[in-house]
Amino acid sequence: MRLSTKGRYAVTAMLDLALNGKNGPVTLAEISENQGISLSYLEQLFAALRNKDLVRGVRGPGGGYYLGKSADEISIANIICAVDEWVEFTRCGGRQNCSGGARCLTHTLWDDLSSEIFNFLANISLGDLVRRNLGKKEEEESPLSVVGDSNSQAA
Amino acid sequence: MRLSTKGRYAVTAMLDLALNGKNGPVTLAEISENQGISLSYLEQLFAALRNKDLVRGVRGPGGGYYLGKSADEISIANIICAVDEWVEFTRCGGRQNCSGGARCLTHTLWDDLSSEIFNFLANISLGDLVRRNLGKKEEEESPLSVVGDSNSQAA
DNA sequence: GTATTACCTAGTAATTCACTTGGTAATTAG
DNA sequence: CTAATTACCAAGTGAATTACTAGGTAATAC
Repeated sequence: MRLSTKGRYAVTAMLDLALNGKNGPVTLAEISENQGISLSYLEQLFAALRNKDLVRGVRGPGGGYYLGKSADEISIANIICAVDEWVEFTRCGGRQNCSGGARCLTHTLWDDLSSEIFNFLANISLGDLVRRNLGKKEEEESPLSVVGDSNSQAA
Repeated sequence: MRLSTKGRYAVTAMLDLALNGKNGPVTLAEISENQGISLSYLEQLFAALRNKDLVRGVRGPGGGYYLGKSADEISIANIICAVDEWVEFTRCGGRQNCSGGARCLTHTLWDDLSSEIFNFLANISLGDLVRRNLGKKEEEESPLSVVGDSNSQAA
């Protein structure tokens, strides 16, 4: 597993899309403005996200991006793997050169941990994140503010 | 949260230490040999680990490293934070320049997710990892064989 | 004293990060 | 049809990070 600032940018952008894309596509220019990420970097990230069918682009005026599936079907692990390329952690290169003992054991331990982290992130969806936070907001403060309504919560 | 190959090296080395350090200190030369990590890179990692009291060095012949506390008191998050410096993810720089709406909301969402990942890793100790794997080994195969083949999951 | 170990500093090639520049292709509005 | 708008694409870049090498010093055991 790999979790870098690049993954954070991708998750942040996807969150923005999930929040603002409910009625119509969202342009990268908007996300760039909202989140303070350069447009061209977003283009690169979204190329990767598109390859994994996590987003769908529409060209021309009025175009932009939709989520490729429902927010509940997109896990955080999906997003991070799409942009971070999931470098397969050495795992002894097929057990050939692995000196038999301590090395392979720690590799196994690491692999186990690694898949636990992956499963953890695979069980959190974009939809979860959004709902969880909106719920919290409504508990903590007045339900009217900022996000309760159907349309643009960009404020 | 940040989870890079550097963190993996650190966790791997700490696992090696936990496994082999039960009777006497372990030298970095041994870990370097066992895990295929360069000696000098290990020195750098262990400098960071030592700063956080996760390991304790003993100089001179017969010296090496001990765990700084019991394996149960050392979490994976501790290790990763020690070497990866935990870059506090922008979080709007105190909410000044954060344009009030969507940006701050996604930052909050990310921060929540980030602390969830942290808590997850904070709840796994070195001791957990070792015990879990040894237990599994004993179930799956004969307790004698040091390290076998078996599982290759993790994707 | 000498060997062994931790401990420290500086440098480095390769890679990654986040971005800039400068395009092309599809679609809509006029 | 033309012009504007958007996605899409490719190449390059400075800065940072990675994993390592080289060359030390300091403490300790024998």
